[in-house]
Amino acid sequence: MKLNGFITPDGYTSDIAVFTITSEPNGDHKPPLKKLKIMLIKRSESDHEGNPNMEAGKWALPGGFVRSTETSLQAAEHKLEEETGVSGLRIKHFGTYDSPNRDKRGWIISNAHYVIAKEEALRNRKTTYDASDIQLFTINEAICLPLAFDHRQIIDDALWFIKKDMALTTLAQHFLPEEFVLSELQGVLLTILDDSSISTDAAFFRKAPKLPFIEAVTENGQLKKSNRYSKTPAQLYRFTDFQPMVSIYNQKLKG
Amino acid sequence: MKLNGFITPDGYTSDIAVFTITSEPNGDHKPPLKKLKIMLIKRSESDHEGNPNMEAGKWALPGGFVRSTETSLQAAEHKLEEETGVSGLRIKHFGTYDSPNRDKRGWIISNAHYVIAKEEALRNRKTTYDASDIQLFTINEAICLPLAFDHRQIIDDALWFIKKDMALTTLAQHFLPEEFVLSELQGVLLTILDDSSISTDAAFFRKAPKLPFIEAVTENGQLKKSNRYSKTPAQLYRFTDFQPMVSIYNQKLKG
DNA sequence: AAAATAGTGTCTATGAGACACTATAAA
DNA sequence: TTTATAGTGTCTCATAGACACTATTTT
Repeated sequence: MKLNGFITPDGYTSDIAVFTITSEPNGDHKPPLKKLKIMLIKRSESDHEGNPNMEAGKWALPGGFVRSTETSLQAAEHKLEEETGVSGLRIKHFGTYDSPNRDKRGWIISNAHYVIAKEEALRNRKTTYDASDIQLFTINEAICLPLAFDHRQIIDDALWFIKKDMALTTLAQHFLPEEFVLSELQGVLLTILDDSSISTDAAFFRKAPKLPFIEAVTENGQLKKSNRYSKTPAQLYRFTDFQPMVSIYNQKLKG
Repeated sequence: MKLNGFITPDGYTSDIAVFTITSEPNGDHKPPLKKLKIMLIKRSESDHEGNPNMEAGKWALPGGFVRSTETSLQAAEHKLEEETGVSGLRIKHFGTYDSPNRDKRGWIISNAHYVIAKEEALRNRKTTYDASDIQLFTINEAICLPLAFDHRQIIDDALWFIKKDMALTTLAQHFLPEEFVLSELQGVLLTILDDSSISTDAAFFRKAPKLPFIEAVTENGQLKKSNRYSKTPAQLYRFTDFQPMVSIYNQKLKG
């Protein structure tokens, strides 16, 4: 269809960068090792009609064409559910990729999203007709793989957004159980942020309980504790509804 | 064109929210009154071929269809140049609007951008065949106008992004001359941010010179001053290349 | 001299950062 | 008793915020 003499795009797609933080047990009464990972699919050799697939065999972000009855965000939601069985997560749009030559099939526009999934949610992931394999990779592994289209760029950008959001919003809560212990929060933050006030135990354990967006959990008027990662019972915390807002005009000054 | 059986969009457009801060003289040796404004166009009754225009007579963001040889960002750049004669500004993409029913003509996807223009750059703005009028409005004025399509929502979102960027990036420099006086910076910040550490003179004048991303201007080894807004000569400053990064895990704590 | 902007001096309270210390429970 | 995590005590230095004060120039 041409409107006002302008050529219309040949396709409108939605891609999703699915991140998770895996926890490897590190011995009893010790905090687990946490690593940021991204879920990628291996593109099938042929599609469900048997036609050879574009960029077959390469690894790619899950995603697909947007229907004309939905937004790209809605498409991202149901694609994610189709491909991983996961739903109900907060998907975030972070960019549009519309370079005319990014896809050899024509002028295909992609909206990129990211989402934080709990590790358990991805455990029962399944391949579909589009994907011959589906796996979690650390970021270092992912950028060494042969990636389809401009997905290398999209992953780079997604990482930048996730870092920004981890520093500026309460994004960390989506990587954590509802009630968590300070060392868990610290572990999540350190997979993405590099800051001495987080990595130094004394500083972090002193400051974190006073952050305006988390609160101690109580039960029957008692402070609720857990020793899931330590011999000493540790206080449980949860995020509050408070939305913090910071400003560069209110930060540390130069010497 | 249909690809893999999916319907393709009927149009791909690019809209631009053009912001400026106007300065009204407020008497000699006084800082001018500054106000945040947005530039809107009034949609013509008919297009350049004489056909009646959709949403005619309503106010709208400047923009238009993206060519198949360009990205929506490039489209935003040349649309802005066509409609205001302004080029070389840093345009920023902030959102995609692709709700199937946002435009009665069909499934038309819009990418939304914002840009900060200097007041002078918009002074020689001109109407085109698309626009019967083009004017600057304060935000309060703009949201009371009859606006085309979902542009009310886009303007709301743009405002939120500009506030965020003003607080978190050195965006303020695009509203200022290269060399500025502290009261000018304060005036710009106060059009968008509401913070006592900015509005309180003593606090702001003490802290601002030490911010890591601005530096005092010198000339022939002397501190360079200006009395454009005051009887007392005031120190001139400029932004440095430093990119500040703040974090909510490093902010003020609760009592 | 008066008025207006542009700062500075000084005080107090709070927080950051470093380092040593205590507390708790399992093995 | 040893060990590992989870904190706290205390010190020093830097900064935020408030308020009064000084400095510079025009009228």
